[in-house]
Amino acid sequence: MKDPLLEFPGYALRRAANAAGAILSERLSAFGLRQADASALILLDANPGLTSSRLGEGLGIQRANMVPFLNRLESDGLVERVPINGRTQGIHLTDKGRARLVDAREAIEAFEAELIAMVPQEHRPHLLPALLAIWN
Amino acid sequence: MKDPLLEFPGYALRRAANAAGAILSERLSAFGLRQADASALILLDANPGLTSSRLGEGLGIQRANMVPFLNRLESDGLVERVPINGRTQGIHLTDKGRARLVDAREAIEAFEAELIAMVPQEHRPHLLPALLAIWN
DNA sequence: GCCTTATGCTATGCACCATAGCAATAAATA
DNA sequence: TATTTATTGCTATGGTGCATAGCATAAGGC
Repeated sequence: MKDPLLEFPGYALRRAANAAGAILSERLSAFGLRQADASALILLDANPGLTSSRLGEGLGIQRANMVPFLNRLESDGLVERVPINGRTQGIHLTDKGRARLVDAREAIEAFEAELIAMVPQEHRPHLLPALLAIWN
Repeated sequence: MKDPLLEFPGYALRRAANAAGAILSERLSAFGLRQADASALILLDANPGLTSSRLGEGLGIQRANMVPFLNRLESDGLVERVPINGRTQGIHLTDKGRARLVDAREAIEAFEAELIAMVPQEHRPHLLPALLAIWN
C-alpha cells in the first residue's frame, strides 16, 4: 500500500507521539499514574507550593480541567492543597507523592532512554531541540 | 518556574505534537475536515478502492471506529462504499472528495512548510527520520 | 470604597480511542 | 462437498483528554 503520509513531518509527529505515549502510559499504569499525573509530580517536586493556575500553565492544562485533575491526585494522597490566602492555594507533594515520584521517575527515565535508542545515532542530538522549537 | 520536563524528549514530543495538531486542525476546519479525514482522503487518493479494514490499518484506526468515521465521510459526500463481494467493500473518493482534497492538500503542505520552518536549520533534515524511527 | 482582575470551581459537550460482542460471508480444511 | 475457521463490517458502550461558558469569592489597583 502506498503511503504518502510518510512524507509529512506533521503526520509523523502525531503518530510518533501516539506510539511513544502508548508505551509510557502502559509503564506508568503500573504505579497508578497517567502521563499528566507524572508530569505534575515532577513539576511540583521542582516547584513546591505552585498554584493550581501556574501548575496548569506549566502543564498546558486549563484551569477548569485542573479541578478534577487535582481532586484525583489529592484523593490518591499524592498531593495536598495548602491555602495561601482566601482565594489562592499552593499545591504540595505529600510524602506519599514524593515516594511515588521516585518510582515513576525511574520508569520515565528508562522509557526516555529507550525512546532515544530508537532513533538512529546521527539524528539523536537533533530530536529534542527540534521538538522544543516546534512546541514554542 | 523551573521546568525539568524540558529535558524529556518524550514530553517534548507530546507537547510538540499537540501544538502542531492544534494549528493543523484549525486550518483544516476551514474545509470542514479533521486531521483523520484529510489523512484518509490522501490515503484513498493514492490507493483507490481500499478496504475499510486496510484503510484503518494505514491510519491507525480500529475497525470498530472506522464505521462512524466512514459514515461521516460518506454522508458528507466525500467517499463512497462500493461492494466487492458479499462482505467486503472498497472505499473510493467521489469527485467531491477529490476536489476537497485539492484544497486540503494545499493547506496541509503550507502547514508542513511552516512546521519545518519552525525548527532551526541544522536540525531540519533529522526531524522526519527521527520521528519515523520512533513511530515504527 | 469601588472597580477590575485573578482564582478556583461547576456544568457540559466534543473528539478520539478502546473493548466486547455479533451476524454474515468468504476461505480453508477434512 | 460439508464443516470449520477467519475475516469483515458493524453495534454498543465507556474512558480520557480537552474546550467553552459561566459563576462566586477574594485580592489588588484606582
